[in-house]
Amino acid sequence: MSTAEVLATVDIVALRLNAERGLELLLIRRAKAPFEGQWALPGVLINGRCADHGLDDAALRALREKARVKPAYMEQVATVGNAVRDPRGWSLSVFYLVLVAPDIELAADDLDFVPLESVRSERFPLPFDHTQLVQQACERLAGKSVYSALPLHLLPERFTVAEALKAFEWSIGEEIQHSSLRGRLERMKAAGWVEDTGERHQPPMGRPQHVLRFTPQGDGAFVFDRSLLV
Amino acid sequence: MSTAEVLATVDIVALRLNAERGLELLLIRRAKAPFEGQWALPGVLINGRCADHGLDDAALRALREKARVKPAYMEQVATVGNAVRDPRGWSLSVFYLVLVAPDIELAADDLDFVPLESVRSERFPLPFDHTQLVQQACERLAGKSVYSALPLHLLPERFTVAEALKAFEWSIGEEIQHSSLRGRLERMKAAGWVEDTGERHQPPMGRPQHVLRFTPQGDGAFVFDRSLLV
DNA sequence: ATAATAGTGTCTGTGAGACATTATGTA
DNA sequence: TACATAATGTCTCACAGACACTATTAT
Repeated sequence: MSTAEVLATVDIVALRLNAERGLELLLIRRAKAPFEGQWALPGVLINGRCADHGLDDAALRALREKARVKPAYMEQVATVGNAVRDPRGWSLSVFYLVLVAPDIELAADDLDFVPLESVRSERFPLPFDHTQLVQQACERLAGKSVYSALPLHLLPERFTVAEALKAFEWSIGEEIQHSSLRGRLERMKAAGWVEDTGERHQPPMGRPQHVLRFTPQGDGAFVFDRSLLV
Repeated sequence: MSTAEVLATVDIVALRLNAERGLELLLIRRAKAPFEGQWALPGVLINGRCADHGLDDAALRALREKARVKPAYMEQVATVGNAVRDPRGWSLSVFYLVLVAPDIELAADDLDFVPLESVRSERFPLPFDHTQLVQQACERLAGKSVYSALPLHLLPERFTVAEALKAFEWSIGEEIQHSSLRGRLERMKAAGWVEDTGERHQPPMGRPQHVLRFTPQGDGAFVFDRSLLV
């Protein structure tokens, strides 16, 4: 026993939807070594001296104290650990996928959203193995988006079908049939997850859009029994 | 920095299929405090002094050195961490779901397979929060079994449809239509995951059964595009 | 022959894919 | 008017559910 301990962190892969540019990743400028001054995933150390009641609490603390954003959805993705990912030695990271609403304000200039694609393509390199964590989190999002309504958590409470379509397509990385999405939204209406507000929104051109409201019933996403894009 | 460390383990939820009694859970009698002498999940401590290249390696080490069984399938489920799960203080467990073939030999008398139901119903209590870990691992198995061929990893390489049916039903916890399973096996044949050996197996009564061979193509389970039991 | 079990076939319903058609706004 | 976009409808196909029916063995 005695010193059989290891350095552990909780790291956050927080994504936001930008209607034109696609998904964006929240980064924070590191205040301390290692990699001081570089942009990296927000995260916190976990150890007995913090008041976290559990890992989800630690993730919420990271969101509150570091990222300073409110999560619309949060899910533990996985844990990685090895001797080389942190220069300080054997370390371990429990990382979370977090979706935030598109209209959030960033509270400080050590925080920024960058295009997700620039990170995934490694044009924007991240320290540690953070690029891989982002990759895994995105795979989780894409995987779940074909059989659940997870991308709706990227939208404001009131949304249009066109916005939902974009959320799904950016999450999955492929175009999908709008009629399939409409069918799914109809089934969500029947289950009380989505309702038609009756309002209309007028785009620059064309027929006005119905404005829907998304009301998640409990944690987790609405699950369908089939997959898109088979 | 300095002592910002935490106690971390990798724990294994290893399941085996017993044709009559259903799923069984592998337990080990703890050699050291805390809970010395009690039956618990096999696991190992992780820290910089062990030669693990990563968490999956640590899990394989736990299987090799503690459980002494060969995994047919292995998957990280999640990580739990809090101040109360271990009497030594704030601790963290990365736990894995492992499926092993039914013809396993146990190498020592500090190892045993117990009925999974007795653990899930808490008639067989486990130390730490191991009962909850088992619960979560089983939910993962059940969840994936409705849209993948995961339960086939509980079978020997050569198997019959009747055996596969039992593997699915025990994994999911409900009866399923054998004709649905046959359809899925046909599609796996087309994909090269299953082949008909041409052999027959004669049950005590009735028509002889076709003997199939399961040949996983890479890690992970074969995935279908629909769910059973909708 | 009878029982038991394996394997096949039939019918229905759901929902995704693809695409045509209609509806309703702006310029 | 033309054009753009939203919303609806139609047709096909794949596959799960349910269950009937046929096939092949032991007793």
